[in-house]
Amino acid sequence: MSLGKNTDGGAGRPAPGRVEDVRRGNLVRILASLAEPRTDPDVRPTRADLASRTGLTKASVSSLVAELVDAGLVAESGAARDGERGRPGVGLELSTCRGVVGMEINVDYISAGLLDLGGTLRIHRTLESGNRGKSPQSVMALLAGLVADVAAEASAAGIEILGGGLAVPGLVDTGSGTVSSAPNLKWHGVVLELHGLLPGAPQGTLLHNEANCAALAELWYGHGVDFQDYLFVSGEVGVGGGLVIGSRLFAGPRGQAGEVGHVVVDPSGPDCSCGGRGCLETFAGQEAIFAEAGIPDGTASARLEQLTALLEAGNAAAISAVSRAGHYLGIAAASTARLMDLSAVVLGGHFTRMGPWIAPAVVRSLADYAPGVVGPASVAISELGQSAALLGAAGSALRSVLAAPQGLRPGP
Amino acid sequence: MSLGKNTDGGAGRPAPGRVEDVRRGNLVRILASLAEPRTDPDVRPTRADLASRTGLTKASVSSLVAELVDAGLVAESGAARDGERGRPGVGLELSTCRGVVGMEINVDYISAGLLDLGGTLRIHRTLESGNRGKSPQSVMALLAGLVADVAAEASAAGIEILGGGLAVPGLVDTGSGTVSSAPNLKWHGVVLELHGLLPGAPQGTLLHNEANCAALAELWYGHGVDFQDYLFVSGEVGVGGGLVIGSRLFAGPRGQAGEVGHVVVDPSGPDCSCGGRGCLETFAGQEAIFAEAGIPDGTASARLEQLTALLEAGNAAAISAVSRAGHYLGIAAASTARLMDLSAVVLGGHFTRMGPWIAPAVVRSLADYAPGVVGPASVAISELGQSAALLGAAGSALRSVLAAPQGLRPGP
DNA sequence: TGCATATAGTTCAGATTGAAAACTAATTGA
DNA sequence: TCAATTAGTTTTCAATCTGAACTATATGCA
Repeated sequence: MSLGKNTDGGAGRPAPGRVEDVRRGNLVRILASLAEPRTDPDVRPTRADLASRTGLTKASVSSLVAELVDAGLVAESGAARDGERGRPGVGLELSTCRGVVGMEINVDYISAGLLDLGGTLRIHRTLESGNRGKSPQSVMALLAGLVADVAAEASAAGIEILGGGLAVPGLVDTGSGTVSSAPNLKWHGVVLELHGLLPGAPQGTLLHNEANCAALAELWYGHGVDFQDYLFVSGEVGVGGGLVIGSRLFAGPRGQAGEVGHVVVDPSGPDCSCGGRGCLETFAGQEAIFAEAGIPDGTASARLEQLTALLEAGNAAAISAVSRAGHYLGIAAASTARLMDLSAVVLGGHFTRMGPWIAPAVVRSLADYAPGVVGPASVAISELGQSAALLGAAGSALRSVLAAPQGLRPGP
Repeated sequence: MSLGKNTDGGAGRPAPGRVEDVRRGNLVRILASLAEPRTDPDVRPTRADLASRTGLTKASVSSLVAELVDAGLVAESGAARDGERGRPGVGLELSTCRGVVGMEINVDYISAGLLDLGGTLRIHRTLESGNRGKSPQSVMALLAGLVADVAAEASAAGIEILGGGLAVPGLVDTGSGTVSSAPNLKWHGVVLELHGLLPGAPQGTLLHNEANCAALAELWYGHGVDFQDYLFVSGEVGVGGGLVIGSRLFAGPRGQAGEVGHVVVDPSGPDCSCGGRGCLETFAGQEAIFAEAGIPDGTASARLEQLTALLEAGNAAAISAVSRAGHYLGIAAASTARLMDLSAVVLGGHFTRMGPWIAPAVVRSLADYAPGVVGPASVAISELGQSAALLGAAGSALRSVLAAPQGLRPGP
């Protein structure tokens, strides 16, 4: 799965044109089935399980699995004992000797991590770095170093890297690897040199929007078990967002959907940095909340600590500031829910720190402005920490590998 | 293509891949290729043309076309002369002896029409009928009569009916044929008896939302040539909407997306009939515009005539009322464009009558609230008349037949 | 008129693929 | 020890597309 522009929307027609295409489709089905979360992580599916799940015959599954094992994407993992009668099956799993790299460039730090095909985060490195206004070249050099460390460690662990994904806080064009606009980094129209990050990885590195990645991480590793359709709102310096519809990211025709921070919540509101007026970001962005709460200038993380402390101490100004942000957030969410037929909202980024104070305001506002559409139980706080975007970027690369297993030669 | 809920987004995991599926996919490709608009309507594609368009071999195309001709979906239409050397090919077209029925129930009228597979509207009947508050049974009985007339005429013309679509102004559940909520008809939770409308039609009748149908009609028969992604806003008694992304309808996870009439455009605005507050509909619905323009009570169409007359006479109150509606419409469109990465807006329904007065206000508002996102050239007025919803409902049924040609026995 | 050339469409052998059924393998339980 | 049961493999077969050879029908020039 790519995070790129989505244009198909539904009954797309990946219809096979040739007999050989059927096989690729079925290989992907097997991989998808193996990637599904297991109720008991110790019990792995057998060929017979896969046959009944996919509807293919045992004979076909045997042949398909043999090909995937040869390609190094799938591994047998000993007998899958079931205590029942009959010959025990052989457990199968996605290879833990292949993986993808997730990367993130944010305002205050960069990070990189390795996810194996089974979906386990095997390595995770973060480096504090004030990237605001720093040149893209220097930040990319730092990142390349961090990734090289991760790659070396992966190599030592016998894991081959197949591809990667990089999340940045801004509008991106995935196809060309361009950051069109990242106001918080002060990058505009920057073409990133993604090619050198993962030398030798057959699938290369794709560039993604940070909020979209976090929304996907939420889907795969967070509240995705509860909701198939939701608006993810990421509080960072600005307010980012991601739309998940039918357990898939809705990226829009040019890959720039989800900009909930620039939904107009009050037409007579203050001017916004985007050139518009009354955008959600002018009410729920960090600057707006800190100013309203009376928190003096400083680094973002220090100010956030102060805000949290004030909230916990029951400070009225802080609570009012956060409630106000929640109120407007609820308005934007109400509009989004009506427009896109969504039924849940997940709050992420710095909003997680304000969870107990902001969520009730969001719920109230939703009840006022879109009664009956998003109930209180459908406003959730993300439980993924700072690694959300990295997980999403890596997960996206992982699904991309599993959805297009062609061109992979046999490996370890 | 169905207008139902869209949830998969593309890489869905339908039925296991069998060798036979390849053929169905290729049959659909041939049909889709034949359904594409032709530059010169008199020049029909030949088998050789189809082979080069689809990438299939001539041999495969011959076999596939033979099957479609046997099924009565495709017809040969004489020699396709090209004046060039070589054996002339045989022109192919979608059969004009098969068709689908489009139907609409609206506040003031009902209508039904027949679209042949080639996309030509062959029959079109409208019946004035004040349906507001009338019982669903009696309206459906009227419609059934109108449809029977259309079916009789179709039969006389030798056209076999394969399926149909019914558009109603309200939230619907396509799967169960339920009108969940149609405030302007005063219908709520009504299950329509769709089965009896088209006896013998193999694909049956599907229920759709009127604004979504109009948005699709715009795509297939209107501004779809200019825009692949747009917000369609339909002014009726309320304000409906449809979202087209990548030349496909975005219907949302439960088929209820596009409710732009209930986007919040002013959090301190008036209460809305939906239970919310400050919705676009409270500023741009018919009642709001008529009240603001000082037009006395009366039938909707009479009041609309008065408004148009006042606008044409340069009446300040009328112009101001319409500008105000356009202002708020632009705000909702700005939010939608940012959220969903859209780049165009098409105005339909009664807004078409106000076109010259409302469009500039929408453009101004978009420039104020989402600068650089939707330019003046991307705000368009629909040129389809009252038949838009009917065309969309029929077109949807047509595409549904072409996308799932299985189960059709040979015909005339 | 006749023949070279060009294009359309058909026929047939060959390759790929999954389904179905028969078969082999490994385990439980009486 | 052996019947019952479940896992996985082998074999045969039908569906489908490709590619190449072939037939059909036109133009254009001598």
